[in-house]
Amino acid sequence: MNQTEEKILEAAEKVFLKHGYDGSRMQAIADLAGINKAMLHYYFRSKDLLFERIFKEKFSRFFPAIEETFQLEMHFVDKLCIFAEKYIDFLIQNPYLPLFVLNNINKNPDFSKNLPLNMPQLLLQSYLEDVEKGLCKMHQPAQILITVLGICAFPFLAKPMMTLLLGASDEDFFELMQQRKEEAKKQIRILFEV
Amino acid sequence: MNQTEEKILEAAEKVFLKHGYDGSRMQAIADLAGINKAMLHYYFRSKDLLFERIFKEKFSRFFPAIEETFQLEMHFVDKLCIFAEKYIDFLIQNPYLPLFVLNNINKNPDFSKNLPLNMPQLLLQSYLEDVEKGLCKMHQPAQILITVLGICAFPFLAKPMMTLLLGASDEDFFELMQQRKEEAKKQIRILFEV
DNA sequence: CATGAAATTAACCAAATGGTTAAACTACTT
DNA sequence: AAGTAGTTTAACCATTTGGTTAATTTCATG
Repeated sequence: MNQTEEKILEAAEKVFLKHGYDGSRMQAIADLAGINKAMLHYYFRSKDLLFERIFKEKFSRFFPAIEETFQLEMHFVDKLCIFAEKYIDFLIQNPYLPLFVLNNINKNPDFSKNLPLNMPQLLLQSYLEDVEKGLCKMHQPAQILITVLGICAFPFLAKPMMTLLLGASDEDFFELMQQRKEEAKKQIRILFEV
Repeated sequence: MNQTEEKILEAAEKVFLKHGYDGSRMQAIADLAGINKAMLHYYFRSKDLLFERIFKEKFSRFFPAIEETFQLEMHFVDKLCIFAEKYIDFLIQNPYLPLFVLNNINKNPDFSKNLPLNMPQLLLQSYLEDVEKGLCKMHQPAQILITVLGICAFPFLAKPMMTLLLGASDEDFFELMQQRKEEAKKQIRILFEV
């Protein structure tokens, strides 16, 4: 890919993730990329299209490589644990992502509706198999989904609030998230293992 | 309070909650309030001040009337359960609030830092009492806070995503949240009760 | 009714912002 | 060297937007 295009995408990602669509300025993206503002339009035509490009990529990453995990030969609860650990690790690298993605699904649900998404089926299927075999407690699948995603993603959505509430620094927070991986697995086992 | 002022505040609340600070237009607020745009400045001077007025009120409500609950004579876990039920009920009435508040803490942490906030102390105190008496499992207080708030608030932060993932309607979602109250209490007991 | 303060409006303003354009520069081909 | 297509830039444009102003309306009070 073109070097300029690459620089633009990097800059756009940073700016959009930090300030959201409405809070982002094309000039700010150009400045960060170290190029003329007209280049943005030359390569991506409009703010909307540039944003769409970034959002689609982020959206797809927010529902993480769950396929691999859920295709393993393994108990449902073990899959959940592996998922949780991987996912929290991923979010430690991408702490802004959840708030960014949720904001934009919220802002433009119709657009998001057309993006590919096969997470729930995989999870549901694995769950049903194990619940039949008596390996897993009965729950409403929707509640499982909410609970597991919440255990992993909520701390990152609430990061600024948590540092506020706890008087914690950024380092403290990331330390807490390292510990959260064990906490998450423990909670998942307690809640769902039979 | 002045009737016009009231109308402005109502309109501003709706617009800001839905579109955020950057996405909101003073003209949109004036239109919704059915008044001239200049009135907004007459009563509130600037967009910043009007927003601040709304945000402060919402911020204070996001950390809900926890004082009353936590001053009851009761086991820690029972307090958590009562809190969860009350809080989810409150969020059912105010589903947009969590995303709004978190966004703006994130955007302007320094401002939020100066707002009053005594939730963690109350919770911590009650927790320590019970853990000493052996009535409650050992946990890191920060993890308890994250977990309990997440159980309650995450579904609302993720509302648009959840309706997307589950193919659910708004009614379906609110039905799910009604059930969430029981689910939350069950989870809290399993996780924290000894 | 007259008066003066408060409330309200239409018109206006300056800055910011997404986007365009025409010229200039670069690099490759013949 | 000349031509050409792609790339980059400075200057510009139209619209939007937060905010102001001066004039008008409302309304309670003497």
